[in-house]
Amino acid sequence: MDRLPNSKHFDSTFKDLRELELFQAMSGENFERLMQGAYLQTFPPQVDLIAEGERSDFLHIVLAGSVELYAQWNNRETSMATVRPTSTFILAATVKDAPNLMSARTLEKSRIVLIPSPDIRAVFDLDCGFARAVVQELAQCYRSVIKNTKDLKFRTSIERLANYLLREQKRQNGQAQFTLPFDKKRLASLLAMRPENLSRAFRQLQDFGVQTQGARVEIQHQADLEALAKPSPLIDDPAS
Amino acid sequence: MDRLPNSKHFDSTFKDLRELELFQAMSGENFERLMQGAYLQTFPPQVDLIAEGERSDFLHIVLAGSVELYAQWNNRETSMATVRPTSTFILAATVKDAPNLMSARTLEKSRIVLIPSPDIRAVFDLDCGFARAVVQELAQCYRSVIKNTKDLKFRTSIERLANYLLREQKRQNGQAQFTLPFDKKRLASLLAMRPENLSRAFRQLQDFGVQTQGARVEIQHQADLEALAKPSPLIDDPAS
DNA sequence: CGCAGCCTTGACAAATGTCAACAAACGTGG
DNA sequence: CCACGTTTGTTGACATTTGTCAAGGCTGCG
Repeated sequence: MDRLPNSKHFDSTFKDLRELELFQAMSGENFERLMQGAYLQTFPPQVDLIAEGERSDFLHIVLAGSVELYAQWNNRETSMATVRPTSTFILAATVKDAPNLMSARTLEKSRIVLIPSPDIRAVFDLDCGFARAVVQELAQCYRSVIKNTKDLKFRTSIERLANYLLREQKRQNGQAQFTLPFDKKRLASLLAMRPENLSRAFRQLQDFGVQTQGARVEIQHQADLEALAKPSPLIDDPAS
Repeated sequence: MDRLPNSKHFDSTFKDLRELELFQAMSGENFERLMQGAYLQTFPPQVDLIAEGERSDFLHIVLAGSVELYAQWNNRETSMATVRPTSTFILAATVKDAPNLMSARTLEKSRIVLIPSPDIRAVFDLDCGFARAVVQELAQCYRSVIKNTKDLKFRTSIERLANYLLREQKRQNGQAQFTLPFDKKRLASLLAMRPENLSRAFRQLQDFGVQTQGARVEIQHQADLEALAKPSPLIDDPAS
């Protein structure tokens, strides 16, 4: 269990957590209880946190950094999603006490809170406010995955890339220039492409006013890119 | 509102509903309240129940028959899932009071209960047992969609078909012979294929001991098909 | 009947995957 | 700081998969 933390002191992160939607409606008493069993730890990049198929011993909450959810089958691996502060992962597996459907690893140095799954389930049975908050969180996750499925089934790889760029641009305050948050290799996997195809797709997007060098992206002709991407709120709006 | 029902009498279906996991932990009083505003109606096949982008006025529960969830983008349509008795759809949109991400239509003659979304949200705020049950239901839905995403990203169309056949065989008691529950056109859409490709895929599967005529399927060499499909519990187990 | 929709088949086009080679970027240890 | 090896990214050539279009057969139904 070397991935278990040694520091149990929370200080200010305590408050950050308390302000999470997931914990806001919860009674102070129950929050205390969760925090008592919880661990806070900082992980270096590329650390495996959980593995597909394992039971989930802890609910994970990303406070800083970022975490990749990925899956494997038949000697292949695919990136499923990126988790950023401040949100949880493997919540569904935790509340169902079922095996994880995905693995998780840190992408960058990350601060992560681990709350023992039995504690979550216990408080979940006691605290209605918490139960309701879990519903909101799960509904959000569900809808995200549905949108992702529509992206996959409707769009070609170039369209997926174009829409990804538009979403990422929006997520980073909407400037014409921004930088990709991770490797192109990982991006390719996230978009269900091979790295080779991603390269070629970026090249094709030059005709639509997208310039790249390294991780730096510039959208020079917003309208052209949007005409290609045809983004839809029912697929691309993160909020929904 | 011509899709609104005229019969509000429930008789025995009342009990069926009460036995649903979603309603079991709920207080009798709150269950009554939900039922008072609820409608029960039988729809013919091919009736549109809800449309993508609309607000969800009702939580829907399929008591008999079957319902297709589908989505549209850019003049294309894709089948997302099939809902069978006894379960709900658009639960996530209902609890979030958000637009539906999918449309729904009956595949066969279907008996469906409609419960006004505001009632659901009101009782959800009152009844902890219900809130917890909603969590379980949503967690289940979430995990299903994740599995579907893995199916899409990892597998070729023939592998998807092979695994679909194995799952469908299991769902219908596991005999070597069974019948497809709907058109091949719809099946193609569900599996992210064109009808033409589905035809060809079925033909290729003959080499692996799959015989078809019309909707009738016979798996003659189970082992061969499984060797091709390489099913995984983390993708193909409906329970999980 | 005869029409309409579904299914199948063939020929072809487009998209995507694979393999190989090489260049660029990165990290590590000297 | 450099040299080195490893990884990532790019490019080209090619194979495979998937999509598209057109035609024809089959089936169910008025």
